[in-house]
Amino acid sequence: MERRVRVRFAPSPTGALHIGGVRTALYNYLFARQHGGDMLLRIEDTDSTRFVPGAEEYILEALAWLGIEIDEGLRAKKSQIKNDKLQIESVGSHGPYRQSERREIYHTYVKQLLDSGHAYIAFDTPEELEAKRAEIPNFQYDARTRMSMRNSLTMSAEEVSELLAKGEKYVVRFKVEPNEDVHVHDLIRGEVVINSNILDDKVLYKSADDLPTYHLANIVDDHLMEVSHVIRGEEWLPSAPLHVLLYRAFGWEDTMPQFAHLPLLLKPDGNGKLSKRDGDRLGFPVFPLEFHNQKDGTVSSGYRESGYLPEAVINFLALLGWHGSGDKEMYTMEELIQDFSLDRVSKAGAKFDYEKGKWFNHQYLQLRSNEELAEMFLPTLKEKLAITNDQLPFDKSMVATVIGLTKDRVNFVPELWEQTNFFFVAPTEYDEKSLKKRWKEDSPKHMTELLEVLENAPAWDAETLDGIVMPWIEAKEYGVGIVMNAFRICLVGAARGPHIWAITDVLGKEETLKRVKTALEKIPNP
RNA sequence: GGUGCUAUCGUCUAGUGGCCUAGGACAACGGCCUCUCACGCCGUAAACCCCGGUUCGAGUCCGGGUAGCACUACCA
Repeated sequence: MERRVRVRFAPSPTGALHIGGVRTALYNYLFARQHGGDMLLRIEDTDSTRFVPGAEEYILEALAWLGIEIDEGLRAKKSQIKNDKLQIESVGSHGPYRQSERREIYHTYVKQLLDSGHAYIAFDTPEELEAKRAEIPNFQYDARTRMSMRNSLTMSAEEVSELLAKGEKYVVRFKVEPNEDVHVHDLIRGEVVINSNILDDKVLYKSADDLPTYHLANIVDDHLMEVSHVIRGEEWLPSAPLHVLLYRAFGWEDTMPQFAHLPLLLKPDGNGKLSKRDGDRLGFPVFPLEFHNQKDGTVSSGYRESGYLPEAVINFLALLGWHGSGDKEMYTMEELIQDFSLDRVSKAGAKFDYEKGKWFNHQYLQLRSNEELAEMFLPTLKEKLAITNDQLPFDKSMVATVIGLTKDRVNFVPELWEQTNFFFVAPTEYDEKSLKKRWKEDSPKHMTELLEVLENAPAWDAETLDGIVMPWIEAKEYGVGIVMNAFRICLVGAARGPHIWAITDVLGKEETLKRVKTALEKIPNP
């Protein structure tokens, strides 16, 4: 019988969600949707010392922004996403979905392992362990060494209960049987075999904070939550055999999830895992949303705030380590769900190709309507024009028009400002390079004459203006390039921008003439 | 150090023994378009890590090497 597909994304609330984590979440989501299964979100907060306030909200908001929907577990309340304070809701019958709220559950299973002899209690302090490691090179807490340590295997039952009664801090360790080849079937890599000798007696539970470690919690939760496939980063591959052993110790091997270990996202230059530092160093975000870390006071830039469209981020991320069945590169979420397949995921790590990310954003930007882009551009526009209230001195449709003329030359919404600023503010200075190349000796004369031609224009549409200016230039034998470029400099302040009649159209007659006059006064004769 | 994973243009990748004279995309470069800058379009350059083996035939399978990465915590 086919088992219902249930996958989980299980981040740790230790800071902003890394872009690699976003990709893991995406692949899980695509897999779940394709198979008509469930996408769960569980918070793995078993390390009380690394908890960062706001991280949980951040993760859920980021996924919501990207359109990665959660079916079960913790998620952002839909109606609340736009509000300042994000509301979290918990859905599903396998909760709670925060590991810190599942303590009693773990107690039961720790006890089960203890009773069945698969685990034991250890009293070695961190200091003692540290000393051991310093003393013995490559020290490992395992079958060879456990009998020389302070644990329930080496101490009498009385001694153990005495220490326990005294409230001595302890941990529960998994008792790994030596010299056994453990097979892990990975959906991406095939059969991986590791000998249990290299595994250590992993800490499963620590009494200090009454919490399990990742290894125990994730097995118990995945089992209880009926997870069918574990799709996670490659950094987990070395501990996968341990997880298999745990499923076996619990007697859950027949319902053990299938594993798929994803290749890592690598830094664009050099080698190694992509890190927060790389983003700072190379100037691109490695997080979906801007994050203000309340714990260390740092601020990390995000894709959203940098002007990225969620669909572009999704498409970009999807193709970093996965390839569709054809040469297609532009994928909607729906198409990704259709075409996704774990056996088309690459095995090798992928260097983070930020340039391609820009290209994707450019593509998706062109697909958005001018009105939509105008709305998104408003914050930048207000900031640049130093407008504090909602009184925009321009018509919104004018903003949309201007964007329509320039959007094909930008990758990001905020870049629109560099392309459109002269529509909103008359030039106060003139680009030197442009002047040198395009403002000739005769230019003042040309502009003065052009002024008169334009004054007398019977109408102000592109067709009319073109119809009178071009013949005039031809009759005077001035040269189209000479006149038009000088004219352009008057209006724009530089030799750039859209078609000149598109500019005059937006500016209007009065403003156009005014700008030419101003330029005539301000630009020194060459 | 140990264990594991991985290895095709600068980058992301296609390739599952003959369709490979190794395909696509980003970036680069050149041209076209044009009143400018862009966009766009067209084109150019650019790769099978090395050595063996299997086979009539290997980028593709096998072995060895090399390199990179990951893991090696009372972190996830």
